[in-house]
Amino acid sequence: MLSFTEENYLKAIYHLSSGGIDPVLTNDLADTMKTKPASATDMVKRLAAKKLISYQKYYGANLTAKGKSDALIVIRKHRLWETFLVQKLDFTWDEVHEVAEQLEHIQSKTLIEKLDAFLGFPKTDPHGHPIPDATGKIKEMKQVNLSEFPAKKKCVVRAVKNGSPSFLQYLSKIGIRIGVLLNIVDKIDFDGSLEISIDNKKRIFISREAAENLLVTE
Amino acid sequence: MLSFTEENYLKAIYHLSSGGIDPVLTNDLADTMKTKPASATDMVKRLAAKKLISYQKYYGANLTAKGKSDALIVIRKHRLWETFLVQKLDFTWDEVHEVAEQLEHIQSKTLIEKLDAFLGFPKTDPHGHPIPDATGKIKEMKQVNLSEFPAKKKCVVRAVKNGSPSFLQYLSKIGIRIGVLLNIVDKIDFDGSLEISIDNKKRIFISREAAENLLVTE
DNA sequence: CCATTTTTTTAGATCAATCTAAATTATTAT
DNA sequence: ATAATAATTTAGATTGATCTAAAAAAATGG
Repeated sequence: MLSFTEENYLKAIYHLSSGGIDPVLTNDLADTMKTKPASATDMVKRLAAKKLISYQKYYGANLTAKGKSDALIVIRKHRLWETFLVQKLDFTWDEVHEVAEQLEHIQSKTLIEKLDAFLGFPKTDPHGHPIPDATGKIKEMKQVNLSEFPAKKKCVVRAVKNGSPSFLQYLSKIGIRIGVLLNIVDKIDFDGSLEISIDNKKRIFISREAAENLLVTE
Repeated sequence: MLSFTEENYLKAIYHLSSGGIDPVLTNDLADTMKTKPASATDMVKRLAAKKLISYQKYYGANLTAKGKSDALIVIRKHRLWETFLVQKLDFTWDEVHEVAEQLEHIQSKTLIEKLDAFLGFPKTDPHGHPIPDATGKIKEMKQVNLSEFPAKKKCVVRAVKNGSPSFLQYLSKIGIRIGVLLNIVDKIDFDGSLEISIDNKKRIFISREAAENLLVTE
């Protein structure tokens, strides 16, 4: 059984490796874990000893198949709990992350399968992220950054990339939610900002940075 | 903020002291915490340093007002989660304890208040135990052991004292649930066992030990 | 291409939570 | 009342997760 900390590191490695592809560097890992490089080195050694990652000094860490599915099961729990908090307890999408960070470590297969059923087997969480299945497999969705989407063409917001409370609160304020219809009216060359219409109504300017954190499909 | 372990010790002290009344002995504490007396001694020192208990060497530990309300808030969370598991996720009453032992340590006032509301502000948990309020106050119910209840007089099962899975499964098997009507038909002097009727229908013998773990009112 | 900078690892310390073994205090039974 | 027994505490070690400081390896830029 994995400790809290081991689960958190695994999750961080999963995200930093873009889903288990790229090697993850010690300092980046230390950064996301808000700890020191020395501590990250210790932990990658532990995880390597448990065969959850392969690790070469000075080169980086890669998830093994087991490590990846373990990480995805933690992510499954996180996303199911977020869904619960929003759908059942009336949390807003900017309030759920911290609590889900705790709930994701509860150890009980039964619990999570019953929770999944109670929620009606949701496919995505409140931020539009896909929920992995019980065996640790995930269906990635082919979505594109709004910043790369062509102008004058309808698209639907499917997910947010950055889930920070400040970004989510900003989106709520301007009326952007999952499922909303967008249309790029104009692209501003100067700074990459976009003039968009929301639900064919309101027109607004958003920064390049905001656009890069919105994932859309046709 | 208290650690997991500190919260668990506080809870154990609360229960062992019968709600904060009697002093709790180190060995008893070690027993319920499934640890060694030396570890219990360490912990009571820690809790005393935090003014959650008063503690005298060789004599025992007593909860302070703060310690008692902290303990009751953990118990509140435990009982609300148990209620959630049974009412919403279709757990049976013998399955919930272990998971609630984990869930009770989630740190979020908002979460627990929203959960309380979602459940409709329940007064008791699935085992009939009263749920303390958000400030750490509890309403004790005046209930009596079935073994002390007079014969040939209707009573209602209000709670179970011992919540072990094996006892709870046994009760389910014979049809005893919270709210069920009992009547003592005969008391067997030899071993203190009782012949009872359940819901004015089925007649059955139960042991003295079982009767001592059923709490009833008129 | 080598000197400087950056990144990563190693070594050694600390803290919470645990343990075992030994010492101390309290209880009990003759 | 005191010897034996039981309960409790102290002392010292261990483990996981962290840290700082120093050493080592890799990357970079004249």
